[in-house]
Amino acid sequence: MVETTDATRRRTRLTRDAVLRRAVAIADEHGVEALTMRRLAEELGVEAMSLYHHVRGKDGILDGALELVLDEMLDAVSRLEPPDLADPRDWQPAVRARILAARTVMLRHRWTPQVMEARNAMTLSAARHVDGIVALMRAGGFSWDLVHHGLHALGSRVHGFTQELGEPEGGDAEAEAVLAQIAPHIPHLVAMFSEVAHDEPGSTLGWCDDQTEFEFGLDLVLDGLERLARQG
Amino acid sequence: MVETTDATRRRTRLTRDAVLRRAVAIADEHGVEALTMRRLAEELGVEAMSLYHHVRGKDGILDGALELVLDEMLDAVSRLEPPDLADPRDWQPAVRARILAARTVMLRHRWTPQVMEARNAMTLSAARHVDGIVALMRAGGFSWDLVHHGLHALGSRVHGFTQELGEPEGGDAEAEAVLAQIAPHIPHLVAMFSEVAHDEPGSTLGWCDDQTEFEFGLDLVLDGLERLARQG
DNA sequence: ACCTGAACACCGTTCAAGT
DNA sequence: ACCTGAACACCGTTCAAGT
Repeated sequence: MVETTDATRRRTRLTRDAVLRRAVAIADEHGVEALTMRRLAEELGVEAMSLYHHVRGKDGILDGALELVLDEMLDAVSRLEPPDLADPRDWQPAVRARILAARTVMLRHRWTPQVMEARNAMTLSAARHVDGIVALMRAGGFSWDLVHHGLHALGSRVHGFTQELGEPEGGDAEAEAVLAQIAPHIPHLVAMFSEVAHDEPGSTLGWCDDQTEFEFGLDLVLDGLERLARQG
Repeated sequence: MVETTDATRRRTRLTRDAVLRRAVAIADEHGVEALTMRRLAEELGVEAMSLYHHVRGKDGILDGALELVLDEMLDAVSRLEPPDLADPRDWQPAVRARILAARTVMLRHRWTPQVMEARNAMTLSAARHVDGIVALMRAGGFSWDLVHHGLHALGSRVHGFTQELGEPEGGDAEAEAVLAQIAPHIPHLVAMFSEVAHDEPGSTLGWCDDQTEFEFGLDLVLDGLERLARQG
């Protein structure tokens, strides 16, 4: 207990794992842009240059932090109870459950999409997560070709997120003014926004990627794949 | 002609548009990470601080460069010949054509996904592009609710790109070694890769988002939406 | 082997000064 | 009004030096 405070941290020897865990914590709380070598070192009660003995620079830290999240993701998915797969169609709810489980982890580390896009990290955990989905698709009667296309169609959705459109954020006065100015040029969008109350409480991610919409898009893809698997 | 060379550029007064065009050119050729205030200024034959008179800092340059690309995108989409829309189903090929047109522009500026994710820029051109798609969906008999869900399901695809999974890149010796090491743990993925020759010549984007796969995913979503529009 | 201080080469940006 | 030089506060990283 006393061991974990900043002041006493210096006593315990620095380890790669401790460095990466701190990195994840900083990114979780303050965003990746706040994750600098100097700050990370300071929070660990050490000089910035000491980090280089445990990690290969800033890139190593980003990769390592991402790896930790992906490990957590695989772990969460692995805890799901194994599906029956009696019927060929059972692949679909099973894949759905895995992806939604992955998403819950992602939501605890919202910086991961940014980092995953920047560095296309291929970690063991990520590969095993995808491998499990491939296995389920095969059990569902997918051809290898359909499995391949299916993974591409899912894209980053397998990791629980989607690249969303930038929509005007509510509350910001300046953004409101900009919207009012361009409104005459986008009548259909304005009509849509006035019809659907978009500021639902279920919104979970900053860029308007809320749970409902994520599941809608996910199911659209899964349903389409199921249809193709049966017909081909 | 002589006017446009670097040496003589100093004579013509610097304009916001000239700054932004140079910024796009640098990002196109060398990536956004190469787009620094000092380099941009140097290429324009000016000091870095002069840029601040035409643009509000680095953020203003990124926003402005993105705006230029989105203008180009709207322009390309606008040049498509207007669809018939005699049959309710005609919305689908029309939307498809617009999205693929947007994609051709995106492919000329491959840094846009990165930048669009980082700063959720809502420009007039982007909004008008989406507005046109909304109009087509409505002509196709979509409820406002389905339009809304549909936009979310498409996500960044409306702008011609998708967040893809990081797949092992061929050629890299180190990456090959890593793959060989984890292969025993991902038997289904390995089987898939051995079945589908993935290194097709049609690959257009770095992160394995090639034209064929983009269109597969796009059509899966569009077909699913069409089905929902008819039944509801 | 592990940690450190000083330094280097870069950033974006501020500010007072030029014309 | 537009442009500039010097400076500031930050980066990630190298390197020689400590223990």
